[in-house]
Amino acid sequence: MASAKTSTVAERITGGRVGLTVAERKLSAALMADYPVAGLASISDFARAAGVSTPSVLRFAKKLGFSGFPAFQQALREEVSAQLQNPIEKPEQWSSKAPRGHILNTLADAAMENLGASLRHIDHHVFDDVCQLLGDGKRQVHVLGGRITGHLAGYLHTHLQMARPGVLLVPVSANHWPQHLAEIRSGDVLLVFDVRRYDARVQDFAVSARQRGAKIVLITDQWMSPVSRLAAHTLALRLEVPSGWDSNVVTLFAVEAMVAGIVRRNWKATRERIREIDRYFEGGRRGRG
Amino acid sequence: MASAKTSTVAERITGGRVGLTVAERKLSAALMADYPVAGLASISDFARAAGVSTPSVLRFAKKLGFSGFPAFQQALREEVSAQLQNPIEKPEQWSSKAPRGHILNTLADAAMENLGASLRHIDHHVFDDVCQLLGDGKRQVHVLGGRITGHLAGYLHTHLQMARPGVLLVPVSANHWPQHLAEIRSGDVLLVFDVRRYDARVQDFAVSARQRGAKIVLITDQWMSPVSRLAAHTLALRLEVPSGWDSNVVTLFAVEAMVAGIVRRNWKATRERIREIDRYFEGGRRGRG
DNA sequence: GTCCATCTGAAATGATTGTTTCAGGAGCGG
DNA sequence: CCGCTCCTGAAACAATCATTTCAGATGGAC
Repeated sequence: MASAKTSTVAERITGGRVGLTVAERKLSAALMADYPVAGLASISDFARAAGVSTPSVLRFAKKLGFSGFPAFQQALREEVSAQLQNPIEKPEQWSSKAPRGHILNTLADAAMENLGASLRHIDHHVFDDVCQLLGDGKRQVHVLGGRITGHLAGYLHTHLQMARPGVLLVPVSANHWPQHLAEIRSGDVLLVFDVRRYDARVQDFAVSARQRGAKIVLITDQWMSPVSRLAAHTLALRLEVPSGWDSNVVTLFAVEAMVAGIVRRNWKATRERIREIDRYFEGGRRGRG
Repeated sequence: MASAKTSTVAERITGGRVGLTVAERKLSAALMADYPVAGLASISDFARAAGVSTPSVLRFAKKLGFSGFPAFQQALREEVSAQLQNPIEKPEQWSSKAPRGHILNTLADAAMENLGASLRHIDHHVFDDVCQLLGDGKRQVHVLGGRITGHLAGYLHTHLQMARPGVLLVPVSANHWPQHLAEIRSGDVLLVFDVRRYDARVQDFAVSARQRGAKIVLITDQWMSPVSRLAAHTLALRLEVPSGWDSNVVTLFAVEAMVAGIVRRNWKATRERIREIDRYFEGGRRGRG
C-alpha cells in the first residue's frame, strides 16, 4: 500500500522533491490539465492522453510512492471524494455569544453537515416508497431498534400510531423477540434501525422476519449495516460528529420526515385518531390549550 | 458511446423514468452514499460495496442507457470533471434531486432555522451550568418526559448512564410517580422535558420534587412551560415546523450536546463505564467491529 | 566520434476486469 | 396453493488492463 497519505497527489508531484523526466513531465501536465479526473481512466487511456507509453505511467506512479497504478488511482478517488463533499453554507457562528470552539457551535456544525450530506445522498423516491409502505394500513408495521436507536424506534412508534393502526414496537429485550416474531405476517413491514456496532441479533431477527414474508426497511449509517442485503429499502444517513460518538439528530430528522410524509397521505384518518387519543389523555391533564 | 449526455447519472437514476429493482436500488443507494466516486472503482468493488453481484451492476448501467460499465464510468468521470471546475455550488436545495416542495427539503429548512434560532437564544453559560449540574456525581439525576418527549428522556437517560452513576428515569406512567418521588433527595437534579400542550401532571411532579429539595432543569419550547417558574435553569428551544406538528430534532440536539458537554468533563470515568457496559453487551452480540 | 548512464516504448506475460449464459428463486396474480 | 413472469447471482468466458522484460533511443562527457 502507499505510504504517506498526508499529502495529495498534486502536492507530491509539484513538491519537486523528485526530479521528473520528460515522459513524467508530460504525464504531470496531462494530469494537471484535468485534475484529478485524467488519472481516473485506465492506464492506457492516461498514457495516450499524455502521449507516453503505459510503462512510463507505471514508473510515474511508483516514483510518487505508490505500490502500483491501482493504488495511485485509489488515492485520486479519495481526493475527489473529499473535495466533492462541498460544505453547505452555514453561519460562521451559531451561538454568537458562545466561544468559537464551544461544544454547541461544534456540534451544530456537525449536525448541519450531517443533515446536508444525508439529504444529498437520499434518493427521494426511496423515501417516498418507504412512506407509502409504512402508510399502507393493510400491512402491519413492526419497529425495531437497538440499545440506543431503540429510543428512536419508540419515538417513531408513538407517532406512527397516530397515523394508522397496526403499528407494533418490537420489545427492546431480545428475550421477547421469538414471541414477537410470531406476530409477523407475510406482507408486513419491518422497520429496522441498525447503526455502527451492528448488532448480530438484529440481523438474525431481520432474517427470520424476512423468511416470514416481511418487507424490510432499514435505517442505517453511512457504512451500511449488513441488514441492507435483506432490505427492500435502505436509508443511509450520515451520523458522524467530532465528539467521538455518533449523533442521532439526523436519524430523528428522518423519522420525523417519514411521519410527516405518511400523515400527509391520510390526514383525515390521522386527525380522527389524534382526537381519540387526546380525548383519552384529557382525563389526566388539566392544562391549558 | 452513451446516447443522451444531457442529464447526469444521478438524474437518470432518480429521474424515475425507469423503475428500479431491488438490486438496482441498492446500487443506487451505494452510489449516492459516495457520489459519484463509488462508481469509479472497478465493477467488482462497486458490486461489493452495494452488496450485489457484478452482473447486476452491469444491468444497472445498461438500464441507465450506457453501452457498458466503462461507458457508465466515463459519464461519471465527466461529471466529476465538470463539477470540480466550478467549485462553489451552493445548496439552495438540500436534496438537489428532490422536487423543491418535497417534504425532505421543507423540513430540512425548518430544522436548520430551528437550530439557528434556538442556539441564538440559548445562553451558553446556562448550558454550561446545566452540564456541570448533570455531571455532578454527588447528585442523583432524575429524568422526566411526557408522552412524546419521554423518548428523548429515555435517550438522555441511556447516554447519561454511560457518563456517571445515579441516573434515574422517571417512569412514563404517572401512576408510578408517587413511588418515584420518594427517591428524590435534597440536592438531586430533576431534568424535565415539557413542550407545547404542557402536562399539568408534570408540573405537579415538579412542584413536589422541588419541595423535596431538588434542583429543576427544564427543557421546553419557545412558549415556555409553566414549570420554568420552578426551574433553576431553563433551555427554551424553537421546535416549530410547517408540518403542523412540532419537531424534536433540536431537542435531541440539545440532549446530545448536554451529553457531550458532560462526558467531556469526566472522560476517563466515562470510558471505563462504557467498557463495562460493552463487556456486558458483547455476550449477546457476535457482530463485527 | 565513442562510450556510458539513463530514459523510453514495443512486446510478452500475468492478473483482473467486464460480459454473457443459465439455472434457481423471488414476487405476483389467479 | 399453483403457475407465471421477472429478477438475481454463480460460473464460464472474453476482453482489457497492469506489469515485467528487454532492446533501442537519447543525450552528455571526454
